[in-house]
Amino acid sequence: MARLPVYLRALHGLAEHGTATVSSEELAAAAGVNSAKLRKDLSHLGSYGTRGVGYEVEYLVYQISRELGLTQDWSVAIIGLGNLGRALAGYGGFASRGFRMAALLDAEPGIVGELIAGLTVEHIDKLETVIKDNGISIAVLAVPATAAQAVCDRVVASGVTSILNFAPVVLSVPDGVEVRKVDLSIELQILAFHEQRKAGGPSGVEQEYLEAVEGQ
Amino acid sequence: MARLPVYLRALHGLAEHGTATVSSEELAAAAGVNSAKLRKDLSHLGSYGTRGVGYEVEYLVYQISRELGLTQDWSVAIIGLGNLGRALAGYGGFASRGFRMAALLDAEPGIVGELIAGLTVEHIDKLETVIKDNGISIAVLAVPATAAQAVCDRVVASGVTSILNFAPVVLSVPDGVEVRKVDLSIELQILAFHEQRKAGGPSGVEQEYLEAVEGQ
DNA sequence: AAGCCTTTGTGAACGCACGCACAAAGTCGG
DNA sequence: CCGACTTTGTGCGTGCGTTCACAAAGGCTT
Ligand SMILES: NC(=O)c1ccc[n+]([C@@H]2O[C@H](COP(=O)([O-])OP(=O)(O)OC[C@H]3O[C@@H](n4cnc5c(N)ncnc54)[C@H](O)[C@@H]3O)[C@@H](O)[C@H]2O)c1
Ligand SMILES: NC(=O)c1ccc[n+]([C@@H]2O[C@H](COP(=O)([O-])OP(=O)(O)OC[C@H]3O[C@@H](n4cnc5c(N)ncnc54)[C@H](O)[C@@H]3O)[C@@H](O)[C@H]2O)c1
Repeated sequence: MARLPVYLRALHGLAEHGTATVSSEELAAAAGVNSAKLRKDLSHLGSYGTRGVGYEVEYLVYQISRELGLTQDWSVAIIGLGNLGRALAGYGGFASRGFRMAALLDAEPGIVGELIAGLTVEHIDKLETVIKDNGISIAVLAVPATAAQAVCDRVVASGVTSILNFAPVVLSVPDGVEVRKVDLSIELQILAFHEQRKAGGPSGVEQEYLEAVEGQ
Repeated sequence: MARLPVYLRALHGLAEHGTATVSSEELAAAAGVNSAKLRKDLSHLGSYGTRGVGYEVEYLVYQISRELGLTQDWSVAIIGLGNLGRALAGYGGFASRGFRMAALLDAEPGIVGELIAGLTVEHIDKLETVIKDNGISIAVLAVPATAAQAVCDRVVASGVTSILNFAPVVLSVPDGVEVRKVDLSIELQILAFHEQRKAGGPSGVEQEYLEAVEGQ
């Protein structure tokens, strides 16, 4: 379930605070969800709570980590070291959650060979070798939209089955390959939508369109 | 609806390709959704299709843009000009979708005054003034997790009702304020979860926990 | 002009996730 | 040792979003 990472984050916060045990009500508040939903989610991993007391923080952290596959480290490759790729490569928050930035790849001659966050940028031509040699299982795509599908195809052909895509395109992949996309423009557009709603919503449908067309 | 931006993106692609008219089947494929869902979504904006033909691309682009509030420009402030904030500030894809980066704010003396993407970074102390003077309606938070809630509170107090948050914390805001969050660690964790599933899933529950505890 | 063909718009069934509410279970104080 | 209190785990009703399937509608061909 997609909420487990949120619970995990909340639990880490509690653990640092020295809390040993937590009720579903408290944890739900920290994670921003309904307490019944939280309990139901946790019950799917087995029954780790004590009635009348709550959940033991440390044990729950371990159970969720195990469920998410965070008891092992994952090797990640970043492809495309432009604005975004660099920001990701330099971010320390991944390593602390068990994600090791294992390889950086780009096509631009001026970028290949550069040292970023302690790693040398490799040429995209070496994709297959780099993935195999470093045991990469997750690829992060931070390349332009026009290159994304082609790069994706190569990554998949190299055996990677998990992709995090930042390019604003719908990637098509074979069954068994998991793609998650982060599209910041879409996030802003959704905010704009709500912002407009508050301001009264769209009005004068036909008029506005005609005016807009005439204005060209 | 959160899918409209995806449709819009697909339509822009078709328009650039010179396509004048598109069927729900084609557009659904381009957007990666079911065609019945697409038609139902579009029917909520009114009936803009022609039976036997499909939808006129240009008209549909206008209708969706209007629904999303993209017929007007929105002014955005980026708060926190570290790794991520810089990447966002330097990204050209926002301006082309009607989002104007209107102000950059940071607390670090070394960063305030710096020129990034044609804008001078202002001090966070001027938050209220900057927001009012530039007509900011959307704030992007790219500050450390520890500072996020405090900055959020100030932003909300300044009248902003739409926030895009990159910090890995659950922000609490008053009713009427829209928060969208982007947490890249969570995306990776979800990928890891599926990756692990493919590899056979978690096994040996008690044993693993005991081993892990003993190993400390 | 008429019939055929394509495609929309939507009624209805289905499934799923959410949340209420409560019984079972366990703790803690006396 | 017992009773009261707390909190979990879950059965169940509800509401929403998705999908199928089809009738209505419009264009196109002959
Ligand atoms: N920067 C942002 O804040 C932001 C925001 C939203 C979306 N995005 C999206 O993220 C992606 C990257 O954005 P960016 O700003 O870093 O772009 P960028 O142009 O700065 O960087 C792209 C990098 O990809 C490399 N590249 C191009 N083709 C390649 C190929 N075939 N193989 C390997 N590498 C290749 C380029 O050399 C460049 O270094 C884009 O798709 C963009 O639309 C970025
Ligand atoms: N960089 C990434 O790829 C990445 C990935 C996932 C999540 N994040 C999250 O995004 C946020 C920013 O990440 P980053 O890598 O850019 O961090 P960073 O440390 O590079 O930048 C943070 C910036 O915020 C500024 N800042 C600190 N306190 C402030 C305050 N009170 N008011 C205004 N500005 C303040 C700092 O001066 C700094 O410039 C963090 O919460 C991080 O967890 C980043």
